[in-house]
This record gives sequence, C-alpha cells and structure tokens, in this order.
Amino acid sequence: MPELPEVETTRKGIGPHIQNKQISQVNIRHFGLRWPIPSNLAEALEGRHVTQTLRRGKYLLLDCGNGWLIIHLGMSGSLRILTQTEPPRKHDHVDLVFADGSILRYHDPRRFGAILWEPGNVWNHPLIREMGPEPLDPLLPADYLYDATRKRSQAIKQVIMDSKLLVGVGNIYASEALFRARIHPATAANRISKQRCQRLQQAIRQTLQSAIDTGGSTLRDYVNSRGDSGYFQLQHLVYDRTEQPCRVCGTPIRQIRQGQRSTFFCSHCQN
DNA sequence: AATCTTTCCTGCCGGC
DNA sequence: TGCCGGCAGGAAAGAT
Repeated sequence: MPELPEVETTRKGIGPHIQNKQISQVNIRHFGLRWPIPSNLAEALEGRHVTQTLRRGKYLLLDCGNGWLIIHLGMSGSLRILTQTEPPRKHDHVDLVFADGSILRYHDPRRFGAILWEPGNVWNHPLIREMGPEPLDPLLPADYLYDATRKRSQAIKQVIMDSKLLVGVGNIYASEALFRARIHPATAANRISKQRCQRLQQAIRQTLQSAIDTGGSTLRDYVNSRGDSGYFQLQHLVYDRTEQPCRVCGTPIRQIRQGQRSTFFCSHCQN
C-alpha cells in the first residue's frame, strides 16, 4: 500500500545505503512489470555510481550520472537492502548489486510497479513532467487547492487523488485528510469555499507529514527487513474502520464507493 | 467470489 | 469542425 509517506520512508531507508556506491551488477529475474523493464538496463547501470536518491510524488528517482532510474512501487512493491547475498524469494524481481556486496532488492507480487530508465533529463520524462505540485512543498501557495478546483464538479475525494492536480494522495490518506478537514468526501470540489479548501490543503500536508514521521521510526529496521510496514494503520482515523465509532464523536464510521474505490468518513463530523 | 492496492488509457461529452 | 478539459470505467497480478 505504498502512498507518498511509504515511498518517502523507503527513500530515507535506502538512500544512505546506496549513496555514492558503484553498481557492479544488475540481475533481472522478471521483466514484466507495469511496463517491461528496459532490456538495456543492466548495460546502462553497470559501473555507474548512484549520486542522488530523490522522490517526486510516488516515484523514486536515482541519479546514476549517465541517466536516471525511475522506480514506482505500484500497489504491492517494496525495496530493501541486503548486506550480503541471499537467495531470492518469490516475487523478488530485480537486484542492484553494489561493489561492496550490498544489494538493493525490488519485490512486487502484483507487478503494478515500474522500473524505467531515462537517459536524459528526468524532469522531462512524460510520467514526471505532467505531475501536480508536492503537497509538502512549503512554497505551495495557501490557495493552490482552491484555485485548482474551481472547474472541477467531481467529488472532492476523487479530485485530491488526481496526480495532475496534486501528487501523493492515495486512497487511504484521501479519506484521512478529508476527515481532518471535516469535509464530506462526496462534496463537489468547485462548491467548497476558499476557507475550507485552505483547511483541506493543510490537512493533506499534516496527514502526510505525520505518516512520514511515524514511518521514520521504523527506519532502524530497514536493512534486511521488508520495505513495506503495517505501521501506519495504527494511526488511521477513518480508513478501514467501517461501523467502528468515530474517534472524535463516537458516530459509526460509514463506507461508500466512489469511482470503484472505498471511502470512509464520519457523517457527523464531515458535512 | 469479491476486494484491495496505483494510475494510465480509452472513449464520451460539452463548450468554444 | 476540431480541439480541449473533465470525467467514468476498465485494465494490469496476486493475496486474502
């Protein structure tokens, strides 16, 4: 269930272990992810050093000097660091082996993730170029969400999950942020006042940031452990809490469907 | 058997 | 008429 906080936690977890290390070998056991892994990937990577590990939205971007490795974890992907060689388990599709013997291993049972190679300017890559702003960017104008939603009659929950509008808000944190902002998820986006849009933008930022802060405490266990952790769900206010009492007012949490996805909210707190 | 996770893609619609 | 943006629905694989 990687959303922005999980991807950021992964970035912080792997970054120090691969920074400035030389890639000596690339082992690909399964090319069939969301898009095929480029057949020249090993050739492009071997011998290069990783100089930066960045995140844009839910994408990880590894600067390899001669180009960029673009990694998306999809629905079920994870990355972990091995300090020595270890037999691959089921769904361990790709290894980056470093000169010091450590390994960055990509695991993805459902294979909705992606591993791509951009030899030029990664910011011009079609997947990166079209993305909306980062909700955690301190320079994001307070009225960004208000201005960006004026022509959107769609339900606000689906609008904040549109990555062309704003990156990083997936199904779980969309429900969580709307609860924090006390806005009903089915409200038409363009009928939400400026003040409430400001509140929602703030709630999105706080929700993502506190999830990242929580995930940060699991980093100690990053090496030799799974990159995805169930840790975040301890903090859910509404997600997956159907019929359970609202943590604020006690009203049973309701579950509805919006665009084939489940939404959770409190009908008393959110209106 | 239905549901969950992400997001790209196709096709349709209305406005200009 | 053609172009554009908004929007709904479908698709991918596997675990539970």
